[in-house]
Amino acid sequence: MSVFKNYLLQKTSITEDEYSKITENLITRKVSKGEILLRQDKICSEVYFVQSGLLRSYTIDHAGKEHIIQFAPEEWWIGDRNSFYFNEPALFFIDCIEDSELMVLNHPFFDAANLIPSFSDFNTKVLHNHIRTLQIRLNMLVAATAEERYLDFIERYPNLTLRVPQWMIASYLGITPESLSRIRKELARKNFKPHS
Amino acid sequence: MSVFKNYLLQKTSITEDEYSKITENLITRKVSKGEILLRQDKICSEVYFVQSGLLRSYTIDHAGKEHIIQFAPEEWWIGDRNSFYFNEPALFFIDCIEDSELMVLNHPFFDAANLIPSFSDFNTKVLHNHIRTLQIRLNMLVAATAEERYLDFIERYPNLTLRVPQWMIASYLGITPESLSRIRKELARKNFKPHS
DNA sequence: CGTCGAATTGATGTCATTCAACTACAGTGG
DNA sequence: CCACTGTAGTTGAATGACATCAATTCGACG
Repeated sequence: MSVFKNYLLQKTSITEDEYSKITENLITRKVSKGEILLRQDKICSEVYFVQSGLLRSYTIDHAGKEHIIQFAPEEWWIGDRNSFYFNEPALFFIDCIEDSELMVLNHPFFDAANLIPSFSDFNTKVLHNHIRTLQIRLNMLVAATAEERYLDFIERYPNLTLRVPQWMIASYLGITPESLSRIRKELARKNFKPHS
Repeated sequence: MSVFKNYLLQKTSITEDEYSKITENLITRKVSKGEILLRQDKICSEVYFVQSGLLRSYTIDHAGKEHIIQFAPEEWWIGDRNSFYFNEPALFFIDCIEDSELMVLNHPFFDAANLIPSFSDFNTKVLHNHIRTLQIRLNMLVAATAEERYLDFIERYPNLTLRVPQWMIASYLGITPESLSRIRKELARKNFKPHS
């Protein structure tokens, strides 16, 4: 049974029959490290559910610097919902940090699936979850120092702390790799132990 | 006709009959400048549609400093969607910048209204709009300088620039009032003219 | 082993903050 | 009508947090 099927049956009241019906044209895609799935300013025509591996979304500013928006490990959704829904230029890139297997969800899928109330309700829940994630991230960025954001990150995503290179964490936190290195050094000096 | 009714009839395919049915128990609320409508850590049990006036949402950090998240003038929605939907503690405060008149939307309203497909579809659109707003804000915060964020603000919300005190704009931009004052001075020196 | 990117460290620079003083102005009460 | 008060905004000087640049060191992998 696919990770996606297992996920849906567990999280929603969708039946096996309904699942078969809405997913009959669904495809999975294997992508390898470094592969780009969406480019800024292009239309996002697919939303991905990560079955295994790790993806990220990021913007590139006018100075050419990357700023990581989100990480998407197993059982996470990733895609530019804005671009997908409104057919507008994407606000960020999506690429692949580890070799991954994705469930590829396109408009025909959502059109069919949303006819099933239990899926439609679940999708609304996913959207609210997304709003929460963005809101929390926003709050952290405006109200917390770099050190606080780092501590929040390793608490909120302990598994990512191990899988993601430090310079990407720095990019996610909105600081340079050098600054993150110094913050970690300072935390070590203060006798801080992660995961204890 | 209320601003809300006008707005819905214009933006959706809801009929007059449907409108009457779903809004029969709906109330408007007049609130005055300074009134607090939602407190951080409380459950948000109402979403507001602003018929007239101006609201804001903001967090208070551990140092006691305010950080404005959003402004909501006429025909905008405001509320902690996360708290409302998941019954979780609110991530921010909401209060009143100008005397305002609000349409107060609670759970019974949404439960009834979402039975009408054209409303439910519209609500999904509103959620996507909210996601877009948050995403753009996030991108600006991580990828743009204070000056760029200010220029973006006055372009994106020209009417707010006039109605909102400067220290609130600074708070929205994530800087101090002093810094914004200096940025404006510098822009004036560079012969920058707003709204020209 | 040699190479290349990641991470650390040091020296220095920059942008925004902080704190404080001062101006401008609106609202209040004598 | 004028002092009194409080808030917004501006300006200056000192400070602080993080960035930048450059030089090593570390570690994975061919």
